[in-house]
Amino acid sequence: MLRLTRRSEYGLMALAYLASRPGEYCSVREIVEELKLPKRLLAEVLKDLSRAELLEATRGPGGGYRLTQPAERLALARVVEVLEGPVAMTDCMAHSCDLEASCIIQTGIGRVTRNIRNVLEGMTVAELLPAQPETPLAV
Amino acid sequence: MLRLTRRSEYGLMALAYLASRPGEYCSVREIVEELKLPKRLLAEVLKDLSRAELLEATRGPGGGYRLTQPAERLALARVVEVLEGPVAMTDCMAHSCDLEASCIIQTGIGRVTRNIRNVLEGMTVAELLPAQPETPLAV
DNA sequence: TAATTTAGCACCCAGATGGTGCTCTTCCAT
DNA sequence: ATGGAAGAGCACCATCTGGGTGCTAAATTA
Repeated sequence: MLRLTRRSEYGLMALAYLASRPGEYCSVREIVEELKLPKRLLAEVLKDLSRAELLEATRGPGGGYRLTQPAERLALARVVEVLEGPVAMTDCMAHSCDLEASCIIQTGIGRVTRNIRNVLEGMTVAELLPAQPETPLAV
Repeated sequence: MLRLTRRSEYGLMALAYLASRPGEYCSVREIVEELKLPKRLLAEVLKDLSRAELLEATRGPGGGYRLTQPAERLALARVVEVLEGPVAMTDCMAHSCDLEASCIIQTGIGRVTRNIRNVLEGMTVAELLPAQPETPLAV
């Protein structure tokens, strides 16, 4: 429906939060309380992000998640791909099409898809945070 | 899931088809046979498009649908809006948000949404068709 | 060893989406 | 005027995905 799933939405929120505390390990509990999101679900999402190595996790007291790389280098496209698969306007663009022959808009949709993907690749998690010039003095 | 619905997909295909026969009334049956799409569903979609006045319909023998305006002036965004509601990355962007307070990526998502919308507003149905320089000599 | 925190698995529910059947109405052509 | 063609409306169903939860295991630190 041309919408991000909640997984992506929550994931982006959490990543943005983590971006605002560079270096620190933040527990799911903390993030959830801060952002008011459903705990189990966010946990699920963070796990996926960590499996994809966008985050790293530490267990035990004082543990939690943190970014594996500066938010300025983390493209939104990457996040969405991890959380909901390839960025594409239609399934045929993501995998393959059984209508190829009769599909007259194949190339056109291809172009749209590419443009959308560019938008998502051109923006980073760092840019999600409200005005905050280049992270003045952080890690 | 950041995908067009099939309704949009089929709708765009049909519009592109109609764009390739400017002026002519094409019946649902004809379109369906040509593009190999599910009849009832496509009919449903075309009805919606005609209700939104992107198409005009004529009944009876020789009837069918045709574009109400040149395809060069019909933005993809318009079609998607008719078929699946406002173009927005999240529901909060389309309507309103109950997390506003704790949502730290509001402005950021707003920017993404605007960019995506621009992509869809910048492309027309005419551009969906494969290379075809400005419709040489048609209506 | 106890407490904290992530990881893995299995499951449920609701709503959106894709798809179909049937009947009614409109309208053209003869 | 009349019959057939074609769109419109309505009601319905099946399936899939997505949101959300519970419980237990494994890891880590104090």
